[in-house]
Amino acid sequence: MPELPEVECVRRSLERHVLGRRVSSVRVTRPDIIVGKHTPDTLLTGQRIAQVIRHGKQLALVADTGRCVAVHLGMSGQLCLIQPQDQPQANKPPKLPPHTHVLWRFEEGLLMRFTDPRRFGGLWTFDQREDLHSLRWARLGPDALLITPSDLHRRLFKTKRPLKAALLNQNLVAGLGNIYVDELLFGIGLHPLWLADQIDALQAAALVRRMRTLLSGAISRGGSTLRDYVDAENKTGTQQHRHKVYGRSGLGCKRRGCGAQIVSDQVAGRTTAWCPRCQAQPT
DNA sequence: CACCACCCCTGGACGC
DNA sequence: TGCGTCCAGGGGTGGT
Repeated sequence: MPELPEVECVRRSLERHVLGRRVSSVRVTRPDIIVGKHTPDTLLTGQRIAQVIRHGKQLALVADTGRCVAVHLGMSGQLCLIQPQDQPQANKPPKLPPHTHVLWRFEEGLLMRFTDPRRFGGLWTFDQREDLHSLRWARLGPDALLITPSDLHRRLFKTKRPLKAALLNQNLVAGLGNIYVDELLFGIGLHPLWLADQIDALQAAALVRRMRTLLSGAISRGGSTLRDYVDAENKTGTQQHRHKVYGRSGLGCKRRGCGAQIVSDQVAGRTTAWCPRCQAQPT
């Protein structure tokens, strides 16, 4: 379940190996996970990787030609590298995990695979970088690490939905998923059922502060590995050990001196966990 | 436009 | 052991 921190860890680990590298060939075994033209060209064959960028939970490989491939990992997607020394023999692909839909080969034998069992993720191809922004990323809200307090406040004020639902909406702010929204709301002591338009400027500022420390801390710990998340170098994260409410329903609140039982319920169609004592109920 | 229910899909957990 | 059932989750779509 990659959210912003996990996607950023994938981006960084990918960048370390593919930046400046030329794609020598691409093999597609499941064309239906690709949106847009998919030819060797649009999948960057013969082109060098100029940038690996991220907005919210989405990644994109930008080639020196300006073409780009946006990658959305969805629930179970992985973008993983396979080093030449880990391949049984050159020019012969090693044993690939099931549900590997696309395989890129770089010069000097490095491989990159896109694997996604549940297929909630996918790839989008664009002829130019501007198209990625105008056709796909433009509708996303500001990145959760970059949004300003006043912008968040303005955006929350425009909706009457529960805070939980508003923060999950990628068009409002991009990058938060179920885990980090629950952790964020615990962190600032607000119940998920507060209505977004009741959040004042001070609370919006607290949200932004907490969002930044939570997400950047999670990035520095390699993200949260719950089931199968790993970065492009196959490394797991450790942030899951720090979760205070997510996945802790029925357990004691970790805040010093609290110990109340964490509760959970459906909010905005998502399982939502919170501490009934630490998180102020809406009035 | 805003919001909501519903659907997509698979593997893991759990019950019998 | 093996089978069935339920559930998780992001986001797109179509209905209200």
